[in-house]
Amino acid sequence: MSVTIKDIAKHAGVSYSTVSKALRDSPLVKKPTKTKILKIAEELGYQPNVAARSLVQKKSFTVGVVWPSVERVAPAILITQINDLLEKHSYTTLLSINKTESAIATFNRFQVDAILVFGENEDAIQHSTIKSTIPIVYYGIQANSRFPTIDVNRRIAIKLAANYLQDIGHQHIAFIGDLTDPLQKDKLTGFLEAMKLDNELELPNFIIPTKGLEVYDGYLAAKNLLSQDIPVTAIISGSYDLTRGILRATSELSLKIPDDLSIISYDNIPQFENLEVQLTTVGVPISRISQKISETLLAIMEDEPVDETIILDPELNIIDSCSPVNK
Amino acid sequence: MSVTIKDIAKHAGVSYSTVSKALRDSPLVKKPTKTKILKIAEELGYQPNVAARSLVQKKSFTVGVVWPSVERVAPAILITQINDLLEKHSYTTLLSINKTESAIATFNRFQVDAILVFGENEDAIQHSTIKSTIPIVYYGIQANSRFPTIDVNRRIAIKLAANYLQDIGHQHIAFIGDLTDPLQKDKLTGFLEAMKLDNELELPNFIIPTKGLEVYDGYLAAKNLLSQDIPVTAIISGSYDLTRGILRATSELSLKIPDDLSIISYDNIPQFENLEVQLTTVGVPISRISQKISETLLAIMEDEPVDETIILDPELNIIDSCSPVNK
DNA sequence: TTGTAGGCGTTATCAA
DNA sequence: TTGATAACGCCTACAA
Repeated sequence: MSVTIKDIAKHAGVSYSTVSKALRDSPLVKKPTKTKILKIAEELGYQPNVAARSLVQKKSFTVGVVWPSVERVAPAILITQINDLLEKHSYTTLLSINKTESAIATFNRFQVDAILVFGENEDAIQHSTIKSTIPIVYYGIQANSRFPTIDVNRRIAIKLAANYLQDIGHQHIAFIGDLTDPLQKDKLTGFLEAMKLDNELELPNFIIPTKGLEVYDGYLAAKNLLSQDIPVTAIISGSYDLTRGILRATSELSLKIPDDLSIISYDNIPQFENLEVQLTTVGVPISRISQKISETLLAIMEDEPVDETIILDPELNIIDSCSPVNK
Repeated sequence: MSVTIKDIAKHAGVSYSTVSKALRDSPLVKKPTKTKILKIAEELGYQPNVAARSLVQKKSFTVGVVWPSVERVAPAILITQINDLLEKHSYTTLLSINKTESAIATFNRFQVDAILVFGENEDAIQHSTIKSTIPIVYYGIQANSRFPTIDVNRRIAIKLAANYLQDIGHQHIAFIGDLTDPLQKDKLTGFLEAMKLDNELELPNFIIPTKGLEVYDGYLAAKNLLSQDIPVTAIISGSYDLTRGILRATSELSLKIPDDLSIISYDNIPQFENLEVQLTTVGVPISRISQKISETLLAIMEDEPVDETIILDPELNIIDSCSPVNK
């Protein structure tokens, strides 16, 4: 049985409503009374009961996060940052690893103040039929017109990268990515646009599909590409892990970056700084994504107006991993 | 504003206590009334308010999981299985990615029915000073005598592996693991016991410390070991990821498993079946761990007695990845 | 078989 | 500056 404000009241010899005020640091309580109450609360190990509080306040100061794919690494950094940002506004985050639909139901029963859904883990639900009294914010999927969505413009990102390479003179640019992944597919589209191509078949030698998104997949693709006799001068990589594989391949083949080969990698994470080679990257910095998500969540919880769709524009983060080419 | 039982009561033309009973499927309500109420509840999209319910029932049917390291892959499978098992008993799990101490505080405020702490992510807290009215179950750490702990006997696991290799004639057995990790250290102890050694310095060539627990660390260690002129006939690996790296190294060096080299890997996960090579493994099957954890959680929530410390014994899962050696 | 009333721990409103 | 009291949504005796 846990400690309640009534217990504290008894110990302090005051009424429990005074205790309540004291704990909320109300100016309506005298200093000495307050100090005394706080001390007793501390001694007794008092923890306010969220259930009771949210019942009367109709607020739980909690954000529910739908997280059906615990295995994924990339969003992990995001969620950590979001958690920290929300904490500063005294909100707590709670994750559910259940399927999107039942996770949302759970959070509705818990009366959290907002729900964040990571679209990257599509368990193929009709987002339009989702029932939720509680506002939802989506990341990485344009699913539901009722609720705001935050996403990254991956197409533009890769287009930016390819255009930049073209600007400094590159003509033989390869793209490495997993074309079975819809998000990666977006990136390919950007690549094709920049290269003025209609589809990937027009340039088979320079568009290298991988079997997955792991480091080793990138390694295989790069090894395959670079050991053939194709005059490639630059590579655009679809993700951080693929890039790590590509770098392993170039190092095995003793290729110097950027002298022998230019590389630009898609991604949003700061880990690139730990890589052997400093690379030019393109994408929305993860801190901006988490910032935007937190802002949106906070706004929606305070009943402030929020944009329906927020597409974050990527940036090119140029480091000397690309060298100009003279034809 | 969400739907309450009173709303349902109005629509159904009955009192709200009848609705409450109907929803809980009480035998005190007539079939037709029940059906009608259930139908209306469904239509209105009624979701019971956990806050209100747990206030009166003093139960939330929720287990809080302390999960400070979202990045880790191995425990992810565990938590998924535990979640599924608990769900069968109509419990929900909620994860917190905050630091252990504040996560426990949060769950206390939320009045969850039990807390599960994964010891693998040590953020160096004094577990003995943890204040929690709610029962805690620890996994992977023997931290606190007040609460039950479930753990795997890693030392015995590796000892089992080494002894088995010795039994089939191996004498030159190497151990690859990250010796800075306390859990890995346990494994080394088992190795040393089996090899009848006092410390790792007695056999430096056969004890290969890695810099971390990633695939690449295993790769480097194995490459380093195997390209020297050391007559090693068998390797024991400290984890799944390290093993993947080791396999990459052996494949690069065109070593055949088990003809040229025997390998036994520590771990508890079923992923091994997806590997290029079927390996002999040693550890507690992950399903047994999640089973035991769920059982313990359920027992402790029903106020049934539970053992204080539960050390699970590992098993050797012999596949033909080891071949006998004749001296 | 249904309805009424009291209470769970908290906050908020009013009265003292 | 404090204390009493009514909610919040739900469950459960007990009364009708």
